[in-house]
Amino acid sequence: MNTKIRPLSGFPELLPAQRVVEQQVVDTLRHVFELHGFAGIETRAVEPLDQLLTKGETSKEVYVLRRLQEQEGGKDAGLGLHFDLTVPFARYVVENAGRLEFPFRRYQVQKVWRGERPQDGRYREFTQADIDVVGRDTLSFHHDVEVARVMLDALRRIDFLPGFRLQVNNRKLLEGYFLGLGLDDPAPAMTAVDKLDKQSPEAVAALLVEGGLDADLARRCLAIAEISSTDTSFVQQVRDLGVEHPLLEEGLTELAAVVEGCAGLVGPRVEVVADLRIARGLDYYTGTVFETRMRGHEALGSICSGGRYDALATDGRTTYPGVGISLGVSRVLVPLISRTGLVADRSVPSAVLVALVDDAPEARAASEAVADALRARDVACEVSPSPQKFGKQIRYAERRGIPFVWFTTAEGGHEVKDIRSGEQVTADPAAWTPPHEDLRPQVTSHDPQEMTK
RNA sequence: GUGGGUAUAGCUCAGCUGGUAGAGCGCUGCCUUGUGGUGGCAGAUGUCGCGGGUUCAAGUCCCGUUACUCACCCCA
Repeated sequence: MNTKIRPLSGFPELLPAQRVVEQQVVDTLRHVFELHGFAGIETRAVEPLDQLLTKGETSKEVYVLRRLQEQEGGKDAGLGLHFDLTVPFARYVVENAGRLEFPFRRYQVQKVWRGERPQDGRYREFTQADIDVVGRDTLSFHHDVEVARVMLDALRRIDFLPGFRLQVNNRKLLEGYFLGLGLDDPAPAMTAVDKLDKQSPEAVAALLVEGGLDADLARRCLAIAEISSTDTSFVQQVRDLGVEHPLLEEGLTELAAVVEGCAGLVGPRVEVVADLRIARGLDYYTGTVFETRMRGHEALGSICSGGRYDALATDGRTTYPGVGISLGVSRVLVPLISRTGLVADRSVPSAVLVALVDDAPEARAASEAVADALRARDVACEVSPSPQKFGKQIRYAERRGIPFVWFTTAEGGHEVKDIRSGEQVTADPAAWTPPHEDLRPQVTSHDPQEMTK
C-alpha cells in the first residue's frame, strides 16, 4: 500500500456510481427551485475575512487563503474560504443591489469549507443547496412559508431518500415568552432551550440557574420548550402557560401560519412539526427558524436549516431582510452512501456497449457508426475498448452496469442483447431505443424500509 | 481546541500467554478456439501506518509520532 496517498478526513470523495446519486439530487433541487421561480447564482469561493467574521464567533473555522509562492509584501492575507452561502449572498446582494430586482429570489448550490473536527455527517468541505428571498427594507412574511414549501417540495421528489421531519419555530415566540416571564435578556434562555436536543431538562435547567435565574423561573423557561405539535394546537398549549407579551403573540401567529402553509406538502415521507425547542445557534435569525431531521438518521442532526434574518445585509442606508433555508447535500448523501450503500445501478452513463469485432480500422469505424446512430437519438453509449472475445466484452459491460451490448453480425446485420435477461434481438441502429428506465442510471434505495419507516 | 478508540492484502477482518502472515470476498488465467453470470482448477498481491526501545526473536510488549475514527464544542 502506498502510505503517502490516503483519504483526507473531512473531505469526502465519491466513486462514479455514488456521484450519480449526488448529481441526481442536485439536478432535482435545481429543477424544483426553478419551478418555483428562483434564479441560480454562484458566488466566488473567497470573501474578505472581515466580511466572513461579521457573523460572529466562528473565526477559527474559516480557512485563510495564502499563496505558497508568496511575493514579498504579498497582501493575500485577509481572504478566507466561505463557510456558508448566506453570508456571501448577503454581500452579493448589497454589492449588486442596483442591478437586482426585489424581492430577489435565488438558489445557490456550492461547496463550503469549515475548519471543524470532522465526524459522521460533518465535513470540512461539503456541498450546500440554499434558497433565499431578500427584500429591500421590508420582506413580506409569506416568504417564510414559501421557502419552507419549496424545500419540502424538492425533498419529497427525491424519492430514494428517507423521510424528513421539518421542525419549525419562531424566535419572536421564544423571545416574547421569556420577556413576558420577566427575563431581562432572553438570549441565554434561547441558547439553553436549544440544547434540550442533546441534554436533559435537568442539565439545561441547571445551566439557567447558573445564569442567575431561580429554579422556578428556569422551570417555566423550559415549559415552553416541551411543546410541539404537527398542527396549530401548540398555540393553545402556549396560552395555557399564562404568559403574555406582544412579541409572543406575533410569533404564535407566524408559526401557526408556517405550519398551516406547509400542511399541503405533508405526506408519507414529509412531516412538519412546530417544535418550540428549536432556537438555532446563529444569532442573526430574528423570526422563523427551521431545522430538519432525516428519518432513521436523527443522530446526524439537522440536515436542512435556516430562517428569517431581518438585518444580515445592509449598506448603512438600506437593509435587506431575508429568509432562507439551506440543505446540507453532503450531510444527507455521504452518510447514506456509506451506511446503506446508496448507489446508482451503473457507474457510467452508457446504456449500450457496442462490441468490437477485430482490430481492423474498419471494424472500429463500423462500431463507431452504430454508436453515433444511437447518440443521435440521445442514447448514451460507448464502443468496446478492444476486440476481446465477446464474453470479455460482455463482462466489461456487466462490471460497469451497462445493460445492453450491441453486436454486428458477419453479414452486416445488427443485434442487441440485454445482458440481464440474456435476451438478444435484431435491431436497427437508426431506430432502436432502450426502455425509458434503462436510458439513464437509476438510483434505488438500498434499504426500501428506510423510506416507509 | 479537549477526551477516548483504531491502524495487518484492493475490501472486510483473523492472528491466543512474543517464534519472521492468514481467511472470505474481489482480481488474473484455464476448463470454455468469438456471447458473460453458476461451477471446477490454478495463480498474483503485504516495507503488519511511521520512528525508536525491550528481547536470542516483535504484527504481538513499551514510548513517541502521524493518520483515521467516535464523543464534547459547534453546525449543513
